[in-house]
Amino acid sequence: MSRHDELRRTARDTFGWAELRDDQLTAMAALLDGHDVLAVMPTGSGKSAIYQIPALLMDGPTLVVSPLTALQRDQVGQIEDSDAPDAVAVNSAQPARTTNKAWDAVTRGDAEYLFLAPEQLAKDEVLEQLDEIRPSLFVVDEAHCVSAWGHDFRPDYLRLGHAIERLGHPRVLALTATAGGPVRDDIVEHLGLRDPVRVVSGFDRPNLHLSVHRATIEEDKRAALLQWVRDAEKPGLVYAATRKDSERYAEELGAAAYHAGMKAADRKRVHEDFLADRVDVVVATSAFGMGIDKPNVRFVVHASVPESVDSYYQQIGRAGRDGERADALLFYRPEDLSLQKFLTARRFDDEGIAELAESLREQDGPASPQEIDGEVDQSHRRAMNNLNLLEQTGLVEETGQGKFSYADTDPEEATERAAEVSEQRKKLDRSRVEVMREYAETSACRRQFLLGYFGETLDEPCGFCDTCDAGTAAELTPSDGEFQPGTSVRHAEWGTGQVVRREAEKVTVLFDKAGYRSLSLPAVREKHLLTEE
DNA sequence: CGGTGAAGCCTTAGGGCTTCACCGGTGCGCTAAT
Repeated sequence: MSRHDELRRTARDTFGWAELRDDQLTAMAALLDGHDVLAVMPTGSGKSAIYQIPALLMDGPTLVVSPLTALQRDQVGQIEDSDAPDAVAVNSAQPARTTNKAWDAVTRGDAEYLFLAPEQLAKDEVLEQLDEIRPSLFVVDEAHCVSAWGHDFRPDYLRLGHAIERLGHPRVLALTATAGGPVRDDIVEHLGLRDPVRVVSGFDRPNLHLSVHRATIEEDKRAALLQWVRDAEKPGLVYAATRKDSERYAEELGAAAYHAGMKAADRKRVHEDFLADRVDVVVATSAFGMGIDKPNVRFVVHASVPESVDSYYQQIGRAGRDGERADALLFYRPEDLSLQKFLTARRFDDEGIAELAESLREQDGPASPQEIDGEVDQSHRRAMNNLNLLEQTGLVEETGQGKFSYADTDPEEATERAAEVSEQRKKLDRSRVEVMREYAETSACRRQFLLGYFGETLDEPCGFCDTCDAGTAAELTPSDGEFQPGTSVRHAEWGTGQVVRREAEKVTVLFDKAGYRSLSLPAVREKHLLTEE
């Protein structure tokens, strides 16, 4: 039986899925052939099938790293509803007895799928358990979290690559719905994927109408948003930048607020009420969304810009999953960008780095992250962020066995080099906010903009966004073939990079070191700012 | 870092202006108190 037939049969017999799409089959077959895989495909396209099916055709259990315990619960439940072998989870939200039973089930081979959060893999005893179990497939679900959270909020995401090596590098599958170029590279680099097969399927959501409402005065923006939402067909979702704002808008709209400062029970209720159509509008911060797979969301409105096109695209992607028309509308004030710049600007912890470097130097031989964590007077998050930075300077070596040693360098020099790594990251983050500004301010086709950001080309303006409606999009389509997306270029100050976007009189380049930069073409031509490599 | 909004000022009541403190997101795991 051919590989594809085998996969199709398992899909049908075990999970009751009649069809598998070509991109799903490609990714699954690559795994069975022994490759690491990075799969970027839209939500609702059966992403989890990509590991659930091959898992059954491979010896050994499957480890699934998932960011939210609630998500883990859903996934375990979904597998239990099928004829597939059992799934279990290990996390702090459940009683120790349940966790013990879960380990036993996986060890005995009664459970095929084991779900856990990346933080679990920071624990030596968990790694020891996993060493015995020998998973054959290591899945990182919602893999954009590696890049979005690994650099500060949840540093254990950046450390998954070490766990993978420690387990003898089983086949790795990274899954996500949204990832632009740098995010994909981040995932591949930090998970240590080996020559991965990249399966990237269509980003276009042609039924989403894209538009931006620009305002100069805060009060005008609020009023326009409230009016628009009141008149709109429901259900819908409003994203606000702050908790306070989400509550205020919710109050004014008679809608439900949702943010991480609310009690767990209240959050759960809003989530469930929205899914069950008992609440027709939710005003949320970025906390809301993962695991929301609701077909009939008619709009996703942003009261304020998010911090990147990646986030924006992911959030609007929750609209119109049923294929019917839905609206993605951004209420934009340039002033709102500064909040995102603040939120993404992590400050460099020179004291913490120095303490960590010093402590590593004083260790007798290599130490595990858990041991290192215990040695310094820093929170887990802080210590791991600093260790991540130190590792990126190349001064910390992994010795195998999940231990780390510190090349004999002056802690002061280590701090300086870590500061450079941190600064470069900051530049990229800031430039990502700037790209969001460009999306909001462009008069060119918004869909061409979004798709271009994810490396897809749309030859003609889409005809289904506000700039197309207004007729400006067509005018900005370049009439020459210079600096096509994908072209490698060099800039005297910013070094090498790749063109990601081209408008009639403007070119945007993603520089390896300086992040995204937009240049005016007349200036580029006159001063010869860019040379093709 | 930079926007917001309350308080204070000026001047002679009603509002307009400046100043300045304050605040701004995302989850896990664990422990201690109840």
